[in-house]
Amino acid sequence: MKDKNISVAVIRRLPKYHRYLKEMLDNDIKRISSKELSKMIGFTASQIRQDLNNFGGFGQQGYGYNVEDLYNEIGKILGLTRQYNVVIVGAGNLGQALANYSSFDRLGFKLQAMFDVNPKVIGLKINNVEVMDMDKFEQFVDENNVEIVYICTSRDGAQEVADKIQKTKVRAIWNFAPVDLKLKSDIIVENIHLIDNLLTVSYFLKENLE
Amino acid sequence: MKDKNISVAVIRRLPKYHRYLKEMLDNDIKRISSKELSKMIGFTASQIRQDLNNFGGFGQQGYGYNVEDLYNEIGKILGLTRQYNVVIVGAGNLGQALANYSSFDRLGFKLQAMFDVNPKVIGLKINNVEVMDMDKFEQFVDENNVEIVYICTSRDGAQEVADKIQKTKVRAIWNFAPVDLKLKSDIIVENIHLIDNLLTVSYFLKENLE
DNA sequence: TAGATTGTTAATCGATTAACAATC
DNA sequence: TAGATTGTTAATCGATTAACAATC
Repeated sequence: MKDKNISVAVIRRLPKYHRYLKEMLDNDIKRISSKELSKMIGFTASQIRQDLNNFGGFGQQGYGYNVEDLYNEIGKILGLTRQYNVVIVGAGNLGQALANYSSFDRLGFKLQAMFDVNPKVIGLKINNVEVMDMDKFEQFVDENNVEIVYICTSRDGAQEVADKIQKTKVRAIWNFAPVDLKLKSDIIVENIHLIDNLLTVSYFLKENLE
Repeated sequence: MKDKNISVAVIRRLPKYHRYLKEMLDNDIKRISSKELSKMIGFTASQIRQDLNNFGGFGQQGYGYNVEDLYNEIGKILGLTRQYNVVIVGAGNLGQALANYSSFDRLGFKLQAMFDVNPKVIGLKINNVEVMDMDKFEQFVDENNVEIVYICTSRDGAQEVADKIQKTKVRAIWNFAPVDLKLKSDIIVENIHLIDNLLTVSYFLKENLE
């Protein structure tokens, strides 16, 4: 059932729909029209209907969309119907921050271990998860069916981690290091390039003044 | 000299150029053609030339681009010719992680203080920067010409911070809370919605299997 | 000069918006 | 039934790619 030709732009909007629908659900809103949703979320009503129709007719003419159903459907599309085993490489401040996010856990991203090369942090427990020696990385991820690795190392350490990952069954990387990883296999990579994002802030600040 | 109609898509590619040019500079590469750069960075040569020409003719026919010059020009465009005073609100794991990033400092983003409402962290020093009581936020940012605030609070605290910001001279927000801030004034907002990004990972993981 | 490569215009491609018939 | 709102096709808009004259 490979959804044919759904553009990345659409995919990247889905989590936002999911977030707003969750909020409505929490506020006991039962139904929503594309027009009302448009006002809240800031996409055009037309775009909303187009986006959702890529995946099926979730609405009903004259009525709109059932909030709970739509929330669940989008969750399914986003792959939230099962759990994912994850590990974090790099147990510095950022790695520890991610380890402590309960919302990831709640969505099904289950942290199994953390890894580092620094003897000072190896052995620590962060949010009940052990920091292990990087030597044990490859064996651990394969034995524990880890599918996603969050890379929270320095810029220079990241590619080494990526190289190790390529020898395992890990299928996706969430990369926080300010570098584009070179990968041969078809591993999924999502980058959070903080500096890139911060530089757009300074760009807009500068533009604002001129 | 308002650059007319530069699309956001172009702006968001600039930091990546900046990053790759820095790397070349560090490796003593003196010049680069759009064709060679294309191979490295993964944009088409045509797109690279189009992008750069939005801001001026930085290249030379038959030669290509001078790496150092181009790096400096893009730095200027991104507003890296001066310093920015910043504060962090929320001194939890993430706030502390950001406080410790030396690369932000190196680029000119100067951390002046951190703020929190939790008495347990108020008074701490993170990377030589004091965590202050949120009560002092408005006075501090205006007295210290703070232009950017990194919001690292919980989802629920973020809007309150945004409301306070609107009473100050702060001009930009870098928001890490999983919520879209409601702002009246023309404050610049860049969001790092971690969960949104993670959900695209699970989407692609799911797609990969089917 | 000949070769290389830019700057820039034109063509193509894809995404967003508008419009409206279908239908609840 | 009348009104509302979707699903979907067509029109528009904008971004990317191709092509090539200009020129170093």
